[in-house]
Amino acid sequence: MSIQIAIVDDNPSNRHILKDKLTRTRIEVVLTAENGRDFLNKMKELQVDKLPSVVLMDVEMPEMDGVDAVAAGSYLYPSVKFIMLTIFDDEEKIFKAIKAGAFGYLLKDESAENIADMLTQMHENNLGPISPGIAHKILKLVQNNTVTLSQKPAAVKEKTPFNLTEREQEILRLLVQGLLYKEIGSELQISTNTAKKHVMNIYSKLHVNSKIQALTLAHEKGLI
Amino acid sequence: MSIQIAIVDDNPSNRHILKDKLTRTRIEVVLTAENGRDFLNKMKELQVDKLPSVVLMDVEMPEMDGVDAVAAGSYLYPSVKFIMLTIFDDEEKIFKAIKAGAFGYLLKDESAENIADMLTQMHENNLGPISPGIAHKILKLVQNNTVTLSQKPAAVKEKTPFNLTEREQEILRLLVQGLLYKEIGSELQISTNTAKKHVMNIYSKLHVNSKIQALTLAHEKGLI
DNA sequence: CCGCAAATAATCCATTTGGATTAGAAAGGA
DNA sequence: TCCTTTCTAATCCAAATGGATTATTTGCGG
Repeated sequence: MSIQIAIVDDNPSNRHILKDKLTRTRIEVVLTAENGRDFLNKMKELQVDKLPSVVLMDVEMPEMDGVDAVAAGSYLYPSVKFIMLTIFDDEEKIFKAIKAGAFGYLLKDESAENIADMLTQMHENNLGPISPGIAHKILKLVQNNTVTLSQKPAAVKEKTPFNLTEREQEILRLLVQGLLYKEIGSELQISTNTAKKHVMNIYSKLHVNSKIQALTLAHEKGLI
Repeated sequence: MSIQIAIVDDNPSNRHILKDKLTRTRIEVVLTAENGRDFLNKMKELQVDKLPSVVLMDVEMPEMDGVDAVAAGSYLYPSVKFIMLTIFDDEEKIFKAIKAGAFGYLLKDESAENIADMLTQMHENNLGPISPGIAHKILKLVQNNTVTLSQKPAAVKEKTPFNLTEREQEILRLLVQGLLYKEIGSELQISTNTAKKHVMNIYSKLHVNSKIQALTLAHEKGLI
C-alpha cells in the first residue's frame, strides 16, 4: 500500500521537484500548500479518509511558518505525522518545532531517495525520521545545560553518583567547602587520618588526585 | 589512517565478537576493559599519544557503570569521544548518559558493519552517531515537556572582578583547572616561583588562603 | 626623568597534601 | 557463621602548598 503525504513549502520549485521525485516511489503526494495557513485551509476541505498520514513541512514560510502550522495541525489532526524539512538547523528552531509536535526532522540536503527511504521506514517501525546532523544538534542541546530534565526528583536522584558511600558524600561536601583534613575530622568527630583516608577513597572512586580536580569534577557533573 | 578505539563491556564474548568484526575494517581496537573502573585504570597507564580517539561503552556494568565511566572519562580525557552502546533504551539512562558527556548513542542490535560505518562517518564530519530508535527517544524526551529550554542568563557580568590583573585572571583560569604551580609556570613560560607568587597575590585579593577556597569563590561569584 | 604598578624571580620554612600500606571494629548479607 | 563492605585509625615518606620577604625588570603616566 502507498503512503499518502502532503508537502508544504513556499518555494514552488521545491514543491514540484520533491513531489516528482517522491512520486516515483510508493509515496503518493495528495496535497501541496505554500504556507501554514494555506495548508490548514486545504486540510479542512479534505474528507477524513483522504487525509495525508505524513506532512513534510518547511520551517521558514511567509504568512504562517512551519512551527505554528505543526502546533495547530498536530492538535487538529493527532493521527497525522509532521516531519520538518528545512535547510536551517538553528537550535532554537529545532527545539520549538519539536515542542510544537514534530514527529521527525530532516535536513533538505537529504536526497529524495533518502527521504523516501526514511518515510517508508517510519511507516514500518513508527520511528520519527531524524537526520544525523539534527540528532547531533538535539544531543548537544540536552548536553549543554540549555535543557534540563524537569521531572519529579523522585526518579532523578535515586542513584548515588560514582558509588560514593553516605560517609564519602558527607566528606565530599565538606571538602569542597575548603576544609582541611583536620577540620573535616573535628567537624565529623573523627581523626584527621581517617578524614584523609576517606578523601583518598573518594579520589580513587572519582579517578582524580587532588582536591581541585575533585571539586571541578563534582561541579561539572552536578554532584554538589 | 585507522581509527583507534576502546571497547568497554562486561560480557567477554561481546567484547571479542565486536573486536573481531571491527578489526576487519579500518578500525583498530587498542584497549578493551570489562567495566568502568577497569577502563579508567587502563587509560591511566596509556601514554597520551596512545589514547583511543573513540570509546564504545556499554551502559550496564558491575563495579562502575557506563554513565559514571563517561562522566569521569569525559572530564579526564576531553578529546576522547564516548559512544554508548547498549541494548537498553530507557529514557532516563539515555538522558543521564548524554548529560554525562556521551558523544553518541548506539543500540546493540546495530550490525558491526553499521557501527564501523557510523564511526567512520563520525570521524569525517564530527557528528556523534545516533541510532534511529535513540534519536526518536530523545525527540520524545524533549517533546513530552519532561525537558525545558533554559535560556542562558546573557552576558551579565563583564566587569573585572576583585581588581585582578589580566595576568592574575589568566593564572586563576589555570588554577581552577587543577594545575600545579610548576604546571602553571611551564604553561605560561614563567618560573614556578613566579606562578606561585601570582597565586599568593590572588589569594590576598580574594581574601582566601587555599586553592579550594579560591575555586569555590570563583564558582560562587561566577568568575569562571 | 621619576615614580609606581605589574610581572618576574628566588629563598626559607612550616604545614598540608597525596600515596601506599596495614589493621581493627562494626554491620549486614549469603 | 563466614565474608564483604564500610568506617575507623595509624605510620612513613615525598611532594606540593602557604606565607613572608627581598629584589630586579618593564612599561606607563605625569
